[in-house]
Amino acid sequence: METATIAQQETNATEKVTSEVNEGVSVGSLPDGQTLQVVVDTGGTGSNPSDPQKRREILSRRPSYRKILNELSSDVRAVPKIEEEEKVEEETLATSSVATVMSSSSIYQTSSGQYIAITQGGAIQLAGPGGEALQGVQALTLPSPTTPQSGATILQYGSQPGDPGQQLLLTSGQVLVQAATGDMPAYQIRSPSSGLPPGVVMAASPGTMHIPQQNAEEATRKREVRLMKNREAARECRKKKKEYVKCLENRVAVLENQNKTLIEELKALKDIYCHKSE
DNA sequence: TCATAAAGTCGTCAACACTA
DNA sequence: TAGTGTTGACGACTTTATGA
Repeated sequence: METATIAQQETNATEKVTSEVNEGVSVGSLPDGQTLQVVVDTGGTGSNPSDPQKRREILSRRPSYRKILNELSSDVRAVPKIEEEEKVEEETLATSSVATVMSSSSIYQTSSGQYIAITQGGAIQLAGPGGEALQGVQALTLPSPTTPQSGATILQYGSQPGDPGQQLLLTSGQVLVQAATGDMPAYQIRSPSSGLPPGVVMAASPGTMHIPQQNAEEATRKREVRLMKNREAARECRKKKKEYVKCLENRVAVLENQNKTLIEELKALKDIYCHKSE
């Protein structure tokens, strides 16, 4: 298949390595001793075990892309390690959103790990679990006399940059609570007098629900958190996989160049040797 | 311009790896 | 050992390419 894309080639290669590992031809090894296996498609159907146990045995898991890429990057300076990249990102965040949080007077954490910071000036800032500011959310503080209460804040949010979206008016002391996660996140406005300890915001107030309902909601909430985390993890994993493939392609290019140079060098040396012996 | 196939993207599930 | 992270697999959906 000549028109196959890189992604497909990679997927096919992965499938071949995992499903036909027993027939694999070892052609090289990675720095930590892992064997790199390349299987040539001979057109055969290959073994496709229906037994899940057997299949699982064959599907021996590779080390994570992070590990492999870091191994590969250890001798290629041009390619930054993933951890280093993350560190850079963290540092970038530290100079932006986190600095605001540190100077804020109230910090609340939602059940999904997101942070809501209300600054001294009454501005609200939403940040994800990693400290990243939530996309499309911006806060405006209205200290003018038109504001019903001093320190009231308009929270403006939209799904797209530039999207006017909707606005919420928060009076002083009120907090925004994420009540649902997923594709359609929902937020509730609560007052601190609802019995919640400062700095911690729970999704539901105790004693307001029957126990089974509470358990069901707790289970639902846990599931939503899990799904949200997994969604994010899948995104991250795919990103790493792309980087990994890109890194391998770079490596191939470098090695091909080296190979070419060495062949030319050998040829030149042979010429010199032949001339001398004549 | 439309229909179709191929490729790409995303969310979810499940299984394994890792860690406290 | 429970909780959490990672990643292959799968299906649904979207985007792109191509031929009629």
